[in-house]
Amino acid sequence: MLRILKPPTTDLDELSKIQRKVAEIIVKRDEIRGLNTIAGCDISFSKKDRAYAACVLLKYPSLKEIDNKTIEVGVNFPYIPTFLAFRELEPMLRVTKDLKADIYMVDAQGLAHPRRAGLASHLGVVMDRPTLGVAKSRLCGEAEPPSDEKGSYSLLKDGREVIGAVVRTRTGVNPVYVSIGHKISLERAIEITLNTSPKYKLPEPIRAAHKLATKAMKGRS
DNA sequence: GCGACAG
DNA sequence: ATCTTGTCGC
Repeated sequence: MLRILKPPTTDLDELSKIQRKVAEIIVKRDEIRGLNTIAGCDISFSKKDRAYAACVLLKYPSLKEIDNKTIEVGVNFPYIPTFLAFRELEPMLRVTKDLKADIYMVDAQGLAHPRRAGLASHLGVVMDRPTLGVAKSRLCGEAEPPSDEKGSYSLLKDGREVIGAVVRTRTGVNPVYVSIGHKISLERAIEITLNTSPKYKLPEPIRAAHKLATKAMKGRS
């Protein structure tokens, strides 16, 4: 599994095989052991492949911040749609490692990926911890638009397979794309997404991590 | 061949 | 993701 961190190649066919292995390991059942804390992870990029990864630990369901961490890292792998994990997984693991949460929310897809192995799932499998993905836009799959009211959602499907949900976290605002990462059910992922979005489109864990990553980037450039 | 395409 | 000011709307 360390091959995910240090890919033996940059050949996309080989990396696809690694992702298929990750997909085989994903646990779609809810294995959360008491949900009292939730962490949000995000990364901001400045020039020259210099990145700032941030992780914020929040209490659940109060969403009060407990702790956070940011790191500066060099990134070599480029952004290639469907291969995001090979660019962002390592920084995310490093910033996430010291913050112990009952579940980690990632600003990316999880199961809702062509090979069923988005960044959120990679993180969960490598850490062997529950994760879910909440993305701002669609990577693959199709879904009916959910109704306008906050709380409504529709299933995201690839053919007949359900790979995630399109969730309205705020009335009248574009929905987010929710999918399981690891050791969680889609129903629970949707519930957590809604419970952590009291005011804005994006869930608080992701908003907090995004703000922190951006702040770290501006502060050191 | 053409369009789509997380961050 | 990042580059960037004002502006429309609740």
